[in-house]
Amino acid sequence: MKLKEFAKQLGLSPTTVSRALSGYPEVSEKTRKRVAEEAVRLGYRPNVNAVRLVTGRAGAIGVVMGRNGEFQFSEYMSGMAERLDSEDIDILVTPIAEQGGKDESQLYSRLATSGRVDAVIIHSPMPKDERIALLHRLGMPFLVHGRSETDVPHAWLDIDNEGAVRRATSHLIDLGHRRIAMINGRAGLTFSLHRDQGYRKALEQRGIPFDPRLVAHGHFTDELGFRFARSFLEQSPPPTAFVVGSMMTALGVYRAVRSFGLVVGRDISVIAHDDVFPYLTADNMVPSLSTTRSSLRAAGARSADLVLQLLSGRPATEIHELWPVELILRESTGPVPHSDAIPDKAG
Amino acid sequence: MKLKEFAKQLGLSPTTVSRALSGYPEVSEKTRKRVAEEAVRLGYRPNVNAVRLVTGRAGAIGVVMGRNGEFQFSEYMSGMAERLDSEDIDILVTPIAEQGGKDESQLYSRLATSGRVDAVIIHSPMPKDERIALLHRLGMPFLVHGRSETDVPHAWLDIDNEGAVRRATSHLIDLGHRRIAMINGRAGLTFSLHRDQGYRKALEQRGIPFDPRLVAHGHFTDELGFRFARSFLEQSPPPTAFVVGSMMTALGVYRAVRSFGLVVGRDISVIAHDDVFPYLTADNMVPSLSTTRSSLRAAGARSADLVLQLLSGRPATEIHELWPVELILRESTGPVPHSDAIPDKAG
DNA sequence: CCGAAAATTTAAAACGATTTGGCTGTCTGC
DNA sequence: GCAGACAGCCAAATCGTTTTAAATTTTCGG
Repeated sequence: MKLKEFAKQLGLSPTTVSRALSGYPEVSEKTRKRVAEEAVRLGYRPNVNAVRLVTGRAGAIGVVMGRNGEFQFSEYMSGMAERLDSEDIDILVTPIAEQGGKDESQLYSRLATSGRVDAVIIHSPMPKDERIALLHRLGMPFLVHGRSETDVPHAWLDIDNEGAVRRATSHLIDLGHRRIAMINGRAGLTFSLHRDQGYRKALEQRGIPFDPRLVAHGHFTDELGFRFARSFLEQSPPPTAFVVGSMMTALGVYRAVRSFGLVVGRDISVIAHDDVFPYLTADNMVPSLSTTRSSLRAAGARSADLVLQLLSGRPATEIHELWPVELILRESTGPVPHSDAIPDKAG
Repeated sequence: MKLKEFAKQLGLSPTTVSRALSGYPEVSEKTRKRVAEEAVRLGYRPNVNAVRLVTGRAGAIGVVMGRNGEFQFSEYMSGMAERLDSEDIDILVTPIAEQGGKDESQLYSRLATSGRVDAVIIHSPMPKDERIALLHRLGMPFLVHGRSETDVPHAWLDIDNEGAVRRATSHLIDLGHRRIAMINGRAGLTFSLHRDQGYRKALEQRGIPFDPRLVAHGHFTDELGFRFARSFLEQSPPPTAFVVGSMMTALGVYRAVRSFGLVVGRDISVIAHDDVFPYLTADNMVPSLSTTRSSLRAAGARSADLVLQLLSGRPATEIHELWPVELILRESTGPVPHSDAIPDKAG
């Protein structure tokens, strides 16, 4: 059913019908209501592509999926969908092809100039992220999920990674731990940096010297968690606590601790960051895992919301949101075992 | 840059330019080459939305993401992207909103009639899947990732779940196991059914009676793996081997086995199905996990390919692909411990 | 060289909506 | 009773392509 035909059946002009459906004020309330009802009854819905052509809008938000099919994406997108459900806006996923080899920024500029999306969401930004400059230059609206230090104005939504890790580390210090290892995300990413800073600040505040041998960076995989944890535990003296970047990594850490005949929560304390996935929960681990928690799904929903605001004209410079992170203590954290306790110089 | 302008610069008509770029035969090779080169040089690219309007194509394939933000989606979509990279086709993700409550089939019919996608991919089908009938009725091309028993003709790509589990179970029987537990996917889904069948056939072939108390169904989460495995191990006599539906579930099983003071690979054998994720690999588990393996990424790539064939006219009834599954033996499987060995009546 | 057939190229008509600018009739204030 | 404001509706232009049908040019056998 086309607009023309539908309008004729109503005895109205296409103009009036179009306006009625779009909620323009130039149409009487009575007419608007009638049009809306008939549209449902007769099943008229504007052709998306015609609308897109004439309005110049794409009706979609672009999301670029990282190189390794990162497992958290589904959760974030579910959140986006929650918010976008009522709007007439799609989520367009552009995964970076594994073998592609093509320059990543080329992918972004192609996406931006393709006219397929009205806005883009950037993930895992770096302090100096060229994607931000690129999209700004191209005039494509975008939201950064995370933060960057660039001068280019940009909208962002981030969680307080620095604060989260600072509190986690402080808590471990409160429990008497002095050698605390940290398994962080990939080096160079802003959130990894912030977490590093949180870790160092906590140590500093308590006068504990920073030991670079206790910090590792890498992808959030079970395997790296295992390897890093093992190599830390081989040091002498070994750390008595771990601050870990993800649930998947924590799995590897648990495994490594066990492989040394040690017990998590008694010999070794662990706090991990939890993005809240339905298929892997901190409460169910044995022992249950203390976490810094922030829902990725909620972030997705709010991201969609902020992008909509951006598209309706709110200036990017106004859109900055920093979410606090909960620290949830469970069984994986406990006081430092006595034999390992090192006198606290500051105490 | 618009077509009209671009054509003028070349001294050609819009028609010729359009045809040259679309590779129609009515244009001389010389002209085609010149047009292609100039298009790159001057940066001309057809407006997507205009093309979509006039051709009636959406230029996108729809994927509906399950209710729980299933973690495997990213991997599958990465595969799709690999294939779609060269084509001018997008991936449109429609996650089912958590709270939405709306009828799922309504979501599909909205997607199908929205004109936003040229084809849809259906995941986790059931033997009688109403989505299949629905899309067929609506005339929307679709590919089923998995299989269904419906009479409605449909294209599908599936892995040999039945054969995979049959071989896995047979292998465990060869090792002397007689009480073999099975943690399967959600009840009612075709792939779960096929796996059940594979399991029962393997038992049947060796004259081992089927015990329904050794089979469980549910989401592929770490938690359910743990709970099911524990409840199995509490039976007497307990099973000596597990066939497990996913890597995430296997994590829970390992945990449960340990919680009983038992050792995987010695006291309890485990074989799990592995969809091959970069962040959780069977080789790195301790002990390394024997798996039935099939790359979800490869399935994604092939799915995209098949959808393209579908769109270019190949009849859906011709498109049926059943992939074999590898059985890879690692350390998690071993002979049944002597004390538990039960005489094989068939032997 | 001619004329028909083949090879190129083109003008103009879609595709299905939104939106600009204009038109009609009713209401308001004086 | 009238000018002006205003509410409500409409005709036609527009978005940027593809494609149909027709026109032009080239090729080639006789």
